[in-house]
Amino acid sequence: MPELPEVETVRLGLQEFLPGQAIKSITKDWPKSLPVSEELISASLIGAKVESVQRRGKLIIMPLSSGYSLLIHLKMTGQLVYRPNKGKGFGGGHPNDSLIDKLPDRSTRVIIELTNGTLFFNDQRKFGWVKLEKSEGLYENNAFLSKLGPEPLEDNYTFEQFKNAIKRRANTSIKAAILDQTVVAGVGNIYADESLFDARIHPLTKAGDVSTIKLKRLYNAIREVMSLSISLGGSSDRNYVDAKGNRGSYLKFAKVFRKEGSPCPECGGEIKKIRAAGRGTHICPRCQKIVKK
DNA sequence: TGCCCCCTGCAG
DNA sequence: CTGCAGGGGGCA
Repeated sequence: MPELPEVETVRLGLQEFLPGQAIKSITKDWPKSLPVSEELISASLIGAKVESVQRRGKLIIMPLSSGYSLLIHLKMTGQLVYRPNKGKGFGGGHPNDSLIDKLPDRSTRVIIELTNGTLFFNDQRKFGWVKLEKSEGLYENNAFLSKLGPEPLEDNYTFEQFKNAIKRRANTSIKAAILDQTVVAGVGNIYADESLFDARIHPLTKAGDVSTIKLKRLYNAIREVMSLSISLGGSSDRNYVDAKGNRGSYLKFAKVFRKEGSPCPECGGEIKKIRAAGRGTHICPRCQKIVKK
């Protein structure tokens, strides 16, 4: 799915348009994408105003005036695309009209009609979801949110926090450790591979065997790679688009992800694809070696 | 701490 | 046709 940089890009787009708008109607094209009862939808969703658009890890959170919050997880192929009504345009933005005008399409699962436009939740593989939960105590009560690790891009996120969380997962591979959302929130397969390459760590290295120096490089790399990606609108491997229907361009700058067979930008060796943490994993075998303590 | 699974679609 | 895909929950 969309990882932190993609979800943040979506959030930034929605934040421009949604706050202050009321929800007029909801259409479910695939019931499991919105596992919320009709009673709760009528009572706490219809007529409620969107107060803001937040993000925590890979989750979009929209507090509503009803005291409930919309939670949206895009998983692997989710999209949240906003189409303004006629005369309520994007202003200075550059919407991808060719995509937006075709909505809803065969991947549209939930349609949220708002005062000035329509929000489409598209999800080809149907893994994503839209949920509705009480805003009060949300971060403690929600099973997913309460377990999430720290936000890696927050100013107060320290190397000590990262190191201690990795220590808890000392027996897994370093890649599995950084993909674990309780260690750090928002890292997915693309940014795991890119960060591990930047830090010159082999993904199958046991987390507990990674030296403090290398861990520090990894901590920095995670932050740098994801910040860069946000500035480029995220990664569009296949499905991902932002709230205006536009693709991100980070993958043009990726060094190893989906680059198997290409030369390593560092040493010129051939980038290989292996399996780590159950995921396709991209490495430069010359730059990234498994070390043992 | 790995697997299977939730799905659809695309490349090989 | 088989295998694989930005995720993560549930199950040994």
